[in-house]
Amino acid sequence: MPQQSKKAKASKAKLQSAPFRRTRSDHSTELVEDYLELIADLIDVKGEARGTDVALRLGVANATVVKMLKRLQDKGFITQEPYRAVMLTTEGWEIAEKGRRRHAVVENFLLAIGVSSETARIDSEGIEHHVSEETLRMMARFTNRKS
Amino acid sequence: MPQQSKKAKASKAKLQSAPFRRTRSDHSTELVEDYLELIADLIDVKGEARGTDVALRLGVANATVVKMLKRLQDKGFITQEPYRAVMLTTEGWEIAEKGRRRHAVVENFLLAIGVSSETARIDSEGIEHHVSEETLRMMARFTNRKS
DNA sequence: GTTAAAATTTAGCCAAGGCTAAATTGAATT
DNA sequence: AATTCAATTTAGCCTTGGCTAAATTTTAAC
Ligand SMILES: [Mn+2]
Ligand SMILES: [Mn+2]
Ligand SMILES: [Mn+2]
Ligand SMILES: [Mn+2]
Repeated sequence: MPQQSKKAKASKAKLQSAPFRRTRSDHSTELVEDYLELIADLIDVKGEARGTDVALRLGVANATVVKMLKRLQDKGFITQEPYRAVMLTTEGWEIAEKGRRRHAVVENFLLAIGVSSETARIDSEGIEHHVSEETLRMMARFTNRKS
Repeated sequence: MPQQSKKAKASKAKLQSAPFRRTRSDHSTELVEDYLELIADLIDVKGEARGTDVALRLGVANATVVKMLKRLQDKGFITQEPYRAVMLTTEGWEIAEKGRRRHAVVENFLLAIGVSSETARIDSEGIEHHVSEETLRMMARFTNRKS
């Protein structure tokens, strides 16, 4: 006789695998968030976002960006005409803004615990996508205490 | 005449794209680290690591694990015979140990800033791969101060 | 020691994200 | 306005990391 039933084992496995499931889920939305945030920044700073600028800033080939922008258009986050700059839809702006806030909280928090600005800029780019609402609140609280 | 030379533009782009390059690089090593760390844990706790246990804990299909284990074997991180449990090579153990330490620092740090244990367990699984040595040092320092 | 059941592997499919090289389109120059 | 050059897109390739269904092997029951 087994020490645990079939069902008990399955539910335990579900619990134990939760961190990995969340990480995979985070990664599936990460690139979309980074694209939209970056496009928003380009629009704010330069007045427009061209595919080439996006490619340059991400450090990938133009062709890679073209393909991804098609996906973003299919999902309804941007609008674009061939050979023209990209626009964000309302939904695109919302995701970009949410990403910016979260990104800023993480970056400022890293600065607050004593990380250099260069490192904070780099590390926060990856960390931001794996931070839950709860952790984000704790980070914001800590940063405010320290300032 | 342009405001910046071609070369100046290229080097600026390289600097600006550094965070995204780092994130992509982190992601390319992430899964290997998680597999090895998990296999090490299974060996320590259960005495052996079977492919099925790995699949259960990661929350993916058996076939997915079989394929990845072949890659880990090709890279020299594990040894395995068909239908048998997996062993870590010396190099495999080294990577696993390094991952464990880093993972523990991140998780304990999240606890130290007030995050609940469940959330710390989940968030740290993704965050650990994006934390530089510098940030890791600052996290460890903070945790020690608080304990 | 056969046989039935369970565990494991194989085969083959798919989507996401990368790349380079070639074709196309838009912008500038004269 | 024609031509040239730069910017952009298209075409086609690759690797990674998922999946399901079918085949195989091991383990357990009898
Ligand atoms: Mn990011
Ligand atoms: Mn880990
Ligand atoms: Mn991890
Ligand atoms: Mn990540």
